Amino acid sequence: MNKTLLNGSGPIQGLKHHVQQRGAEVLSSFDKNIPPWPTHFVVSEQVQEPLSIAQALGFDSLEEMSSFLYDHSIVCATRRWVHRGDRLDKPPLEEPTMMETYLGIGPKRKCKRHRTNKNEESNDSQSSRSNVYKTNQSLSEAFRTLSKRHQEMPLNGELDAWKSYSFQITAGRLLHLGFEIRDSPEVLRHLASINGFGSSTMDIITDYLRTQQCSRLRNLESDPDRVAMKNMMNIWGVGRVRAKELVDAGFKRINEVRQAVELGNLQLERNQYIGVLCYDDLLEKMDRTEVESIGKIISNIFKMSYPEAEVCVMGSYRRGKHACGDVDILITHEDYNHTVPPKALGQFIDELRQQGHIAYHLTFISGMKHELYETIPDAPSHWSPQRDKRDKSSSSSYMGVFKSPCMTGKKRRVDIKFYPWREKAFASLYFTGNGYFNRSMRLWATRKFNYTLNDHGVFDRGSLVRVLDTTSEKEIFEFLDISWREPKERDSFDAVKGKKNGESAAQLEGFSSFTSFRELSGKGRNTTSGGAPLDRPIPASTRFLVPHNKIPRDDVMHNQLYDSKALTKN
DNA sequence: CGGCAGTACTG
DNA sequence: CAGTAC
DNA sequence: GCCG
Repeated sequence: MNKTLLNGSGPIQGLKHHVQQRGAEVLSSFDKNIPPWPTHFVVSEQVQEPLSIAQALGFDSLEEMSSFLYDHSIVCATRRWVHRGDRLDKPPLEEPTMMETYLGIGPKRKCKRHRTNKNEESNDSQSSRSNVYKTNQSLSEAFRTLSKRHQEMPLNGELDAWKSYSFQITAGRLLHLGFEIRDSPEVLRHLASINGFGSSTMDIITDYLRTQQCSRLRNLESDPDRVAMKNMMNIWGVGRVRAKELVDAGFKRINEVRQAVELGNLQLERNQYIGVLCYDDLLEKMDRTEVESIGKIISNIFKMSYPEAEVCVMGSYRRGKHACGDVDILITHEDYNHTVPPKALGQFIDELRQQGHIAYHLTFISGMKHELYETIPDAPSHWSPQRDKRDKSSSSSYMGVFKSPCMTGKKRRVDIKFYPWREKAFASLYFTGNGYFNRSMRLWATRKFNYTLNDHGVFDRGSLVRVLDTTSEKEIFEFLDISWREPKERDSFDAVKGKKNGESAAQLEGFSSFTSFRELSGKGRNTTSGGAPLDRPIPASTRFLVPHNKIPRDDVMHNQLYDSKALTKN
């Protein structure tokens, strides 16, 4: 029998009747982690924003929903189609609706795990072999959700953060197992012998195999305190500690916070107040086209002062996500090779603000005018004057809240950074993410070579010498002996794989940092990798070959060490 | 038991 | 410094 | 959470 989920709150009784008369079952709720799943989704033609469907169903992105629908052969149909069709046992035939085209979830169109399996995957042992073990997939989903829940609703200090971290890695490993998990002693015994599957993880897995659901997940999500934590942490600028305080003080929902703030019973910091003002908007994700619009605005305006600048959208947009939580902009300029004009970004931000694009600033950077930073409409008065601090900071990194050019009134998070040209590959690597990919790559660099990788470069941990000079991301991968990953593939901890034997950073966890340091500090990278020899020429000017944070502030900021043109002011 | 990435900004 | 964010 |  077919199962249909009627999604939405409109007048659905007639439709429900219609569906039932044709012998289908109507589901009242849907949980992507818990079967049974429907065979059809029915959505209203009214829906303008496909993303809202995905979000209503508990997906993080259109892409996630899309692949879920594909994986489970679920048809997404409109009411009109359902009314027209005599039966529900087959998908819409022709003229895919706006919804289906837009979402890419029509009956055809299957983007095989959205990977570009072109060439170059030949040396990649497993990751492209997207196995189709459904059990493993469901389990992986469960662990991913588990991970997310521990991160967004922690109750036990940092413990939850590390559980989240661990579950995330487990989710990735489950997908790449070479066998399907079954509830049999042999399989379970084998699984438990694999690195990374400890006793807790095994408990969760067996629980899931027997009950088809994850009780830990249920417990997390039904814990009122955790739910309250989640609501509080959704305020930008409120983290684990502040959220706990708020929850302990009795706050459970954003409106209670709003009310208390208005009554003067609750004092928040400036940025947290902005977080409250924009609470709902900042939880929403944007369509790619909107990210592009914002990127264009920023690019155009910046290039009025610096026509030669490169302005790129990074972050989840660059990774190809269909829904992006913020806009991440990286600016570089070939004329500014190892420093950038300190005030350039700040002045540009002022320009943006004066043109009415920026609603609020979340950081103050050099070059910005103070009054513009101050302006928060309707702000309680307690954070007014004490400005005038870092008029220096060569900080080239700005965070703010942008007014959506697409939907009037909506606010969007925007990050803009201006990096020296010679650091552009490292910066773009970092700002493209995702977070787990970055951590994995950095862990790898440390464990394997005793290097520090950050957004400014790669450095030897002992000497703090810059050991790689390049403006190409590919060369960073090569230098570290890591298989190249397109941005859209940089989606997990274990997307980082050694070039030679495909070992992962997670596997290197076996190296205690102590051991690896002893091993490596003497002999350099030849010891473990057989990769490029250490004796690559180290550029002469050691002055600039130390990590950014070790450079005396003076060097960076006061000396006007611009590479060529001196500050051609705007 | 400590480590799990590495950094910048705020107050 | 702790807290938050990327 | 897991690992050494």
